[in-house]
Amino acid sequence: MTNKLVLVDGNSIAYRAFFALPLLNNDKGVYTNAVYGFTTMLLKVLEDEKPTHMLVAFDAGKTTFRHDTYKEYKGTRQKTPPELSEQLPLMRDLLQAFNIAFEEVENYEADDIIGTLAKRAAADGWDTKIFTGDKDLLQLVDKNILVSLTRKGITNVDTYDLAALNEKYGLKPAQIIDLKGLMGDSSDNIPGVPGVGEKTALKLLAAHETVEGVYENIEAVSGKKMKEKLIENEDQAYMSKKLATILTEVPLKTKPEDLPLGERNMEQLTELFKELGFQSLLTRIGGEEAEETIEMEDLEVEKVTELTSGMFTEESALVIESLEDNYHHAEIIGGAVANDKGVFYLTPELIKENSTFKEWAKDPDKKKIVFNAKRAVVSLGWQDIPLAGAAFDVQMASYLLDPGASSHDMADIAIRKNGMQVQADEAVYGKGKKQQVPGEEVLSQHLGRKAAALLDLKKELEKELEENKQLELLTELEMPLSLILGRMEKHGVAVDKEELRKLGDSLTERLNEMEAKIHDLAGTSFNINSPKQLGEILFDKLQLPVIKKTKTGYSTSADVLEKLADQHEIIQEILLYRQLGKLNSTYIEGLLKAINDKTGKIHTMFNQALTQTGRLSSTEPNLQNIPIRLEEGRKIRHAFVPSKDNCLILAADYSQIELRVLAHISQDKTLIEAFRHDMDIHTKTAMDVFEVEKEEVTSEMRRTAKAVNFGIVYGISDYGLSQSLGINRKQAQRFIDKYLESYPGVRDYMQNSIDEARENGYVTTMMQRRRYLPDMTSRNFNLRSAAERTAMNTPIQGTAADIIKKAMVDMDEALEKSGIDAKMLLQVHDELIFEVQESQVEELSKLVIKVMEQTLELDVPLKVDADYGKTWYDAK
DNA sequence: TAAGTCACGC
DNA sequence: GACGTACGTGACTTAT
Repeated sequence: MTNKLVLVDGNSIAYRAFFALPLLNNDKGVYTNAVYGFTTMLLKVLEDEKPTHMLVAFDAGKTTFRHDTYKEYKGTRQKTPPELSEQLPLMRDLLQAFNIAFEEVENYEADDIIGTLAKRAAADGWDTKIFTGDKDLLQLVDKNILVSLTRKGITNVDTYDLAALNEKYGLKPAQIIDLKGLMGDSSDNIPGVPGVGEKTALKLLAAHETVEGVYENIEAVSGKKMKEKLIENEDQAYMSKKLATILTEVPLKTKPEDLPLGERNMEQLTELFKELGFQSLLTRIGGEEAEETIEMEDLEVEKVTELTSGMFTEESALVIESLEDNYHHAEIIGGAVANDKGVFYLTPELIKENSTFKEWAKDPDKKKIVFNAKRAVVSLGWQDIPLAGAAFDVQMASYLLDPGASSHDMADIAIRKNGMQVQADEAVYGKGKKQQVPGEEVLSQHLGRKAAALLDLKKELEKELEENKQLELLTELEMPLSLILGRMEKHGVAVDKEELRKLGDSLTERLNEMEAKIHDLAGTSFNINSPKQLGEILFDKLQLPVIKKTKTGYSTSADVLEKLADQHEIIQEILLYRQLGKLNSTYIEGLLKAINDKTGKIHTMFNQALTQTGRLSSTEPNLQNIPIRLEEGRKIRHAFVPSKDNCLILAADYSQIELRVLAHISQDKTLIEAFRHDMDIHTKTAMDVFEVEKEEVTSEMRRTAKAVNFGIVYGISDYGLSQSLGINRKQAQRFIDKYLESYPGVRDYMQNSIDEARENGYVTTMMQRRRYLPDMTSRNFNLRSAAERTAMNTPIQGTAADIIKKAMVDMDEALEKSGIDAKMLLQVHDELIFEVQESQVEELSKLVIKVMEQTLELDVPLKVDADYGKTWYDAK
């Protein structure tokens, strides 16, 4: 077997990791982001490459032999941030524990060590692979030397061999130094020839091979200016080339065969990982299975067979356990109650049949502390066991305190909040196919612990909510809403199966015809749904121009295909095929599969503790993304029908709720006036941005204004806006600037949001929903910019979410009082869907509009449109 | 089983 | 000058 040597440019990777990752630190305040990134990269390399030999090279001191040639070498480079330099020793500790060799040599850079060893290994016929973030190293590429450059993040790399290098730059490895000689390198302060950039340099090298070649043929260089520049800077070009040249003859004692990859020192490694707080990596390196299960002493859990009312006090924690994700058909495997009388395990039989338990469960005055109230209520509901008095939902509390927390699992919350420790469900039940119910001993212990932990956590989380002024958000909004959502889910939405099948049949027929036509146009049969195969057909076989690549190959996304539409007849067909295929598989087949056998209806699950903005999400199936934009898809809505005879579907939606919220929060005079006069907001924006009168607004202007408003509402970047409008980034930025000039109140609001986020670390909505933005202080421009846009956007989107949630709570009560025979079925972010007796539809319509519009008073009116019909399609 | 790509909604 | 760009869910393919 050939030996395989992996060489890593330690400093380069550390830099990359440091800037790519947020500034993490461990519990002792030591920064760990660079070490973390470096470690994940090492693990990936070890796993993917399985090297026999390995070395990580580091730069030594400040000066190297290159400084003898050019004092200013690396002169412009900023001092290594102390947050990074303090991590470098940790990386050495880590390498020691991994038993991977590392080396630094006075006067030389890591590059030179790598170059020397790579050449030596190659001479012995070894395979070598180099990992770095520095393109300079490409000069080392050879028959058996590959160079992997980090792409995005740290674990993603592009690997170059001779062919790849030629494809990308049209250069041989040795020409990389000529390239640098001509174009220079600002990061190393290598001057090159002023006025020559990558494009020019590549052109020159294509014609004349090397720097020397360029000067030998200097008369052949076109352009007077260019020729002058070259002649003027000849010495500098040669010097730059020399600076960029990696030395492959460093006087090293180390030979490749001295670098065998040793055995990991697991003890050292786990200790180090623990110290650094790399929990996730601990599991990844294995050997720590036993340690992963938290050491816990046994908790006293009573396995009761008879229940007495004395076991149930005024306030108890209640756990109702089921394994299936989908609680609409989940089997209850057990439960537990914890209070000052003790901790009691409940068998499924007790839960379902014991009258003492059921009496207590349905008594709203007996307060229950629960984890995911909706799940407990609905899964019990399907067994006809009413549950009331769910007063405090620990999961919801955790979500409201920090929606961005890494997870809202019981075990994780318990760790975060220092409550009684609980095993992870996955550790107890297993996952995937291996999931199973454990014996009663284990189960009662696990559930008992959960219940006991709930008591702990409630106290802690309630205190934190109080401090954040978020207790009302929990008790008055989210908790009542969770019960309403639970009822909506359990009630379900009726669908017309025949209608779905009919739509499906016609789609299938069309898809078959289209498939044949596409194969015919392509001249061969292939899987249209495979981006890989499709890419090969379009870009290799049909030779269409490549617009964009993904990391696995050609991009075939809709925006790419649209650009190719006039090049080949096949493109339109593919786009339509995709669209119809999506309808068929996701919506027709997906919805048919989601129909509940017993009820014949669809029961979605709203996740109320997931999104970062406070919106709901919907799963199994997702009923918040039923097509509407294109008529073909909109037809799906024909299948959503009332569940009783003589009923209608009514849909009520907020008009421009986010922009109205923006007007209110920002107090922008123009925007407020516009909404008070109920103007068409996109036309108004067009008037302001293009500085024209209403009559002069063209449909194109309105379309642009609409996209700008869309961008403001969703917090997209200049890039995002440029993509949606098909313009360049500069133009997009101009629109944004013009918008902010027109609405100075909005501009101030945006700035204030950013300031607030930077100061507090979080932003809030009108109802005290929070979102933490740790990246506000990131040195990484992208992360920071994204955080800034989020700071501007989340109060708007989040407040809109608050408002509709409150409207749902109000509406539930209003419906109850009104005596109207109607049911709330769905919420789709800014709209509510009902089914209602035909005779009462007008009454409901008036009520819904009133309740939704008046749920919260802003400085601009909230506007609601309502419509109804025999199906969801007709309620438009 | 996980990752990547694509497409639907607001 | 590069970076990689609103929030979600689900279907499908492909590699492991």
